[in-house]
This record gives sequence, structure tokens and C-alpha cells, in this order.
Amino acid sequence: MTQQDVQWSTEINNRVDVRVARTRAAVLDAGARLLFTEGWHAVTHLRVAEEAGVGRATMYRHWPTVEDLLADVLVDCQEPWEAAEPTGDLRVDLITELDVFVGALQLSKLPEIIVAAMERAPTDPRIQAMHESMTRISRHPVWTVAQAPIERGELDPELTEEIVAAHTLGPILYQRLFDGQHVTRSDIERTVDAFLTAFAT
Amino acid sequence: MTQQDVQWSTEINNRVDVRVARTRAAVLDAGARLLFTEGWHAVTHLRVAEEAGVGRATMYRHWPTVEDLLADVLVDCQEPWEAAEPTGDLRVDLITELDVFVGALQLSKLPEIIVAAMERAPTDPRIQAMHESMTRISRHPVWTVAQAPIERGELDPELTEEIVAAHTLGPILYQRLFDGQHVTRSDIERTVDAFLTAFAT
DNA sequence: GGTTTCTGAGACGATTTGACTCACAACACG
DNA sequence: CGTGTTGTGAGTCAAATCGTCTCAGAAACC
Repeated sequence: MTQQDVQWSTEINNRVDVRVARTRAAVLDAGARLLFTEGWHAVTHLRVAEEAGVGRATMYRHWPTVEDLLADVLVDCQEPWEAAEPTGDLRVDLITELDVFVGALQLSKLPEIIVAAMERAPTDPRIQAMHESMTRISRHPVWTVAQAPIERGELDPELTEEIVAAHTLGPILYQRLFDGQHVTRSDIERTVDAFLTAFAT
Repeated sequence: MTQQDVQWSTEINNRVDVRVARTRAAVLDAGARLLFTEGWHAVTHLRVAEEAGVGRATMYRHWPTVEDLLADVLVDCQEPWEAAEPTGDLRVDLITELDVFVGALQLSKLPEIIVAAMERAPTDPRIQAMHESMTRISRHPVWTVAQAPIERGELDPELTEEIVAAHTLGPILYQRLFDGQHVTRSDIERTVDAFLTAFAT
């Protein structure tokens, strides 16, 4: 990187230059659009610059490498995970959470993001970190719901966050990734019931 | 494709030219190596040619596009799925099959292959077909084992191949893909027991 | 041993990649 | 509201890559 490290300091006095904000927004938006329509190999400086109506040089100023760009795009297009209100009924709450999960899988392009991140994760620590954070975020809701029943002894006390995730998110994700088909309400209920039957004490 | 379609007909009188075989073997081997070490974006004509010690022109002769190349690499590095001898004990047989599955996941770079295939599948019908065949192959063993008990009424008669796969391979694959950690014997047993508990009649 | 045919080296134009410059417009700040 | 600062776009540049093609030589086939 011969060019000066941070000439446009992004924020001065805690204030972001309007132009910078505009550029970033346009680019990240265009990047996400390309990622979802053409796959992650379409996310290059050139393509995104064209798509965003932004100069190519500007791209390189903000994101020196493709990894910088892709990492930002991935972070940006992660929709916030709205936590559902727990009713106290474990079965109902699990179904609700998995419903949200499936919604995210279907509406947003989470599978594409997951795959893109997984592909790059081995080589890029930033994306690896993002992948881990995504994993954590996705399993947090079901773990939160399951935690109390475990402590109360209604569920197998051996259960860990990883195991709960594997047996609730796992089957759902498998169906979405490999069968491609829509994950239906009854798929969710079957998964939850199987989990409860197997791990209820 | 201006160059004549098949000048080296690959086989003459059902016999493959030794040189062709050598080249193909070297290239597919190098391609797999690159795929597993640097990810699938490293599988380009140039890189593979260097890695395999083969002329670049030769690459283009055999595999005009990157998709041709990658598809062949993927097909080639799929190890044959040796079917285990069923004992008749459902639990034992399922554990055995999942053991084989986990072995394939750990030894071969199946996850990398899966991810690579998934990434390209939407754009390339050949890779999509390969992805589907891979899916079919992977779930065939567990389905075979589960089928008889279902017919005998020992397992939920509603069970389909997709559902069985989702609830056996799903959790295992999730752990491998997202936790990255080694899938242990007890993980397999837990998965099988959960499945049996949930779906035994 | 003669013929076929596969290979490697290299050349080629076209395209892509990063890096850089510079004039200009838009912002921030007094 | 004017002035100085700073991000931006257009465009240039060398280097690398892509896909194609030619050609001589080596090696396989018969």
C-alpha cells in the first residue's frame, strides 16, 4: 500500500463527511445487490463501481483489497436479528425462533452470505471473524430460549449451545441448503418436536 | 470455441492415449490440491497449469472454461462411498453410516467441495447436477438403513428420505461447518439417539 | 519405422488490476 | 457567506491475466 494509509480520516470530530457516507452507502448497497444476484465472484472493484455509479479510484481508496470490500458488504447486509418475546412455553418459543430463522434464510440471502463467508473464511481472518459472529448471532436466540428449561431440569442438563444449535438449526439449514425447497411450518414443528422428544427429561 | 471441437478424441477404439491420461491425472490432482488449500477461486487455468507442471494451452484444450475444469475436479475428488454391511440393528447401522459420513467429511475435503459446488450451482447446470448427485449419494446410506424399519412400523411411517437426512446428516454437518471442530463419536451417538427417540413408534 | 496426435513454448490482442495524478465540486468551519 | 480543506471522478499507466492461435518436437500408436 504505497498510498498514504488514511488520508480521508472517515470521521473528523466524530462527524462523518456526507460524501463519504454517500459513497459507502451506495457501494455497499451495490455490492450486496451483486452478491445476491450474481454470486460473490461478481463483487469486484470494477463491477461494484459501475453498479454504484462511483469512480473506480474511490473504491480503492476506501477498500484497498477485495477482502476489505467483501467483508464490509457482508457485515452491512446482515439484517439485525429481532429477538422474539418469549412466552415461557418452550415449544412455542422454539417454533417462533426457528420461524424467524427460516424467514431470514428465505427473505434475506443468508445462505449466499454463509457460503460466501465460508469460502473466504479459511484465507481471511476478517471474514472468518464475521463468520463466527454470524454463527453466534444465529444460535443465540434458540440458546436463550432453551437455557432456562435446562437449568430448571426440564431439558437434558448436558445440552450445550452448540448441541442445541446443531439439533434445531442443523436440520432446518440442511433442508434449505440441500433440498433447496421451502422450509414449511410443519418442517419447523417436526424439528422442534423431535428436539423436545429427544432431550426432554 | 473456434478451435476444432474435439481434435484429441480422448479415446480411440476405446483406448485412452497415455499422454492424455497423464495430463488429466496431473491436472485434476493439482486442481484438487489448490481447491483444498486456497479455496475454489484458486482453481484457474494458469494456477493449475503451474501447479501441475503442464502447459497453459494444454489446459484450455482439455477444459475450455473454468466450469469445465472445476466440474471435473469436483467429480474426480469425490471418493467412492463404500456401503457398510447392515447388521439389522438400526442404531448400530445408523451410527456406522454416520461414522462413514463423518470420516468422509474429515478426511476428504467434502465441506470445501460442498461449498464450492453450492456457490457455483446457481449459475452452472453441470455443477448443480453434481451437487444434487452428491446430495443423493450422501443420504442414500442412511435412507437405506432406515427404510426397512419404517416399513416394519418401527419408525414413523411419515418419514421421507429428506427428513431422515435432515435429522441425521443435518446436525452432523452443522457441527462440522459451523463449529469447525472435530465431530466426535459421542456427537454421532447423540444424533442417532435423538433421531431414534424422536421418530421411533 | 512411419504416421498420427498430443504437448510445451511462445506470441497476440483484449481485458482486468492496482496505483497514481489532477482538476473540480462539495463540504466544513469560522 | 466566503475560504480553505477534502473527497470524488476521469483518465493515464504498467503489470498481470485471459483466451486463442501457431508451430516444432516428442512421444504414443499401428
